Amino acid sequence: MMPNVLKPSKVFDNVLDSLAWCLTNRKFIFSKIVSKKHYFFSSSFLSFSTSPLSKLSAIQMLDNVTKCIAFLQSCADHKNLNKGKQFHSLMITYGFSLSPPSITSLINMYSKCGQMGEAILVFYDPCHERNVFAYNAIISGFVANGLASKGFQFYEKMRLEGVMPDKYTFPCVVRTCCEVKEVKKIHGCSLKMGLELDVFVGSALVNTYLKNGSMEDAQKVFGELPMRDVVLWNAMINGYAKIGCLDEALEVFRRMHVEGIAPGRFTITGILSIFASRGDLDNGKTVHGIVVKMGYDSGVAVSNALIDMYGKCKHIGDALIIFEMINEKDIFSWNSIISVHEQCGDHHGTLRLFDKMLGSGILPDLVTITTVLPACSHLAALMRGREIHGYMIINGFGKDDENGAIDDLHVSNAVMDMYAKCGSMNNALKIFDSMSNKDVASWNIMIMGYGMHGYALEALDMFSRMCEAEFKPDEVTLVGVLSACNHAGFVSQGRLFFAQMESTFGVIPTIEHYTCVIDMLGRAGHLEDAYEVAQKMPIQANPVVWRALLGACRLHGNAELAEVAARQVLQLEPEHCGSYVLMSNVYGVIGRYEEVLEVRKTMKEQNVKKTPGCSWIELKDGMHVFRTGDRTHSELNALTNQLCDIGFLLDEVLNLY
DNA sequence: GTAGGGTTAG
Repeated sequence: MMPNVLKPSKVFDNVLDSLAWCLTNRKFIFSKIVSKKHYFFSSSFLSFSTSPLSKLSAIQMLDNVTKCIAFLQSCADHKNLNKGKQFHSLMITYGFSLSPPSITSLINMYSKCGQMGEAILVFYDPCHERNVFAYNAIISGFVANGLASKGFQFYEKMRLEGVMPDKYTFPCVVRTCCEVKEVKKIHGCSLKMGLELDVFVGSALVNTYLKNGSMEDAQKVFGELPMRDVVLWNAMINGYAKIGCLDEALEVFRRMHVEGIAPGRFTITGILSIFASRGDLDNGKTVHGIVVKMGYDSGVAVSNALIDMYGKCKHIGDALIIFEMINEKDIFSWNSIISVHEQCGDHHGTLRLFDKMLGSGILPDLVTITTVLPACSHLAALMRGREIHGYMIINGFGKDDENGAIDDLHVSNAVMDMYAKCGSMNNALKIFDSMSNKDVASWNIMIMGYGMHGYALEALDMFSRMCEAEFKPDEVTLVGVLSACNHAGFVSQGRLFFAQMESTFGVIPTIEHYTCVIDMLGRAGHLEDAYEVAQKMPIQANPVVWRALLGACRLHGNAELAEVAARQVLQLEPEHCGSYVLMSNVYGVIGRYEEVLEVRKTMKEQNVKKTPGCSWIELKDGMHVFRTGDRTHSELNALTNQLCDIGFLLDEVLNLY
């Protein structure tokens, strides 16, 4: 029988696409068509799925409800809305749209294609009664399309209409719960109906209990289930992993292994995410070995999880190899490899890959945007950032009102941060003011941004507005406030904030706060005070603190204290060039040139190389980078001439005074 | 005819 179907008719010979489709869906063809002996149907079905609809093929297709259902299932599986819609209208024309199974399949097809509006229209069609199948299909559609509360509404409606839920209903309804007590209510209903021991209901319960933080309830359900399949084990493992109970997750994995259940692809991705968040390369590699052995390396989701694991373990090269090997890269693949670059600090790489992604025809989503924007922030690449913001506006990213204001908090924060870090505080403020919801991070971004660009008054004003709005400042807020005071030279105010940190704001100072204060005091010339803070602080001073003090000593020409600080830095971080440079500059400022040479000599002996200073500017044609002593820029002469002109101009202006 | 578990960002 089978060879006939695989090599049957003209359809396969003439339409290559049909053949490809047939091969990838062999299982479907065998189970749904061969077993039902619809040989004739198989060929007309394939021609229908690839060519425009003809009246003849429609009549051939529509002589049987089973065929209609099979076709709609296929449209649902392939998310082929056009064919599904065409077929729906044919079903209406030829009177095949009213049988209950057809209704269920139509709702299912529209749900799977993300068209809940159409699904509801079918559901509410007055010509038929709404049975449990139709309810299950519409509830599952809402849940799958991220409209959980709507799904729950339909469950309530179902109960009101007296339609009894069944074992298909509960797994979907459970997923709409956002609190343990809601889960318990549904769990109770399933108990009453004697469905609590169903493994589908059980795994949904385990998943939702864990998601809402009730490990006891999840364990109880898991323990009582008479039959445990791989999906249930995965629900336990991934549920624990998601809430950060990594040890528990691994323990369940171990038990699964002991009980002889083989891990599936879903198990593997979950386990990989655990080793990724731990940065555990050894175990991650072991899992990679298992992946290859089991032949799971052909699956895109497993590859994506491997990319993430290698990336989080800082093995960017291995992540790239896996990425390149994926034949059909999906949005997860791109987002993963982009985030790997961003996490490793390769911001140029992040933007390069983003361009490549756009070129490959995959459209970015909110995750892509929130990964790429920080790269623009780090590089102060305002134009790229604006482009991305523009792209978001045009494509309606994260917005949900007619004014186009972004409604996703994290995304608005990311856009705002990009503008703030790139120095465009006006635009950052526009976003900030347009936000209907703000969190501490939103305020922090504005405070930091103002402080960073020297607008200390605006930063402090933001801070007081934040307190008035009853947001509780956190560590980041106070770093922002202190650094604003630092850059503006508001020493007494800075001291006051620092003194009040614990008592008024409930924030225990970290090394960053101490560094800020020491830097602030030092810059203002209060060198002894700065040194005192560094000595008395309860945390051990790090090289950053000592370098701040060293910098202050250079500024104010205090060689004695500079030597103390330098000794500390050199002890903690002998290979860092900055301290040597600072020290030699200190000697330079106070005219002790022999010591300058001495420090330079030590640097040479210790083989310490100075990292060249680097600055860059982004223009229409791309990024222009300049390093100290670098003469490679293509328009160097023009630039030098321009600089000379500016120099002359300045001299003339100065001469006027 | 309709169900449960996964990978990316902050």
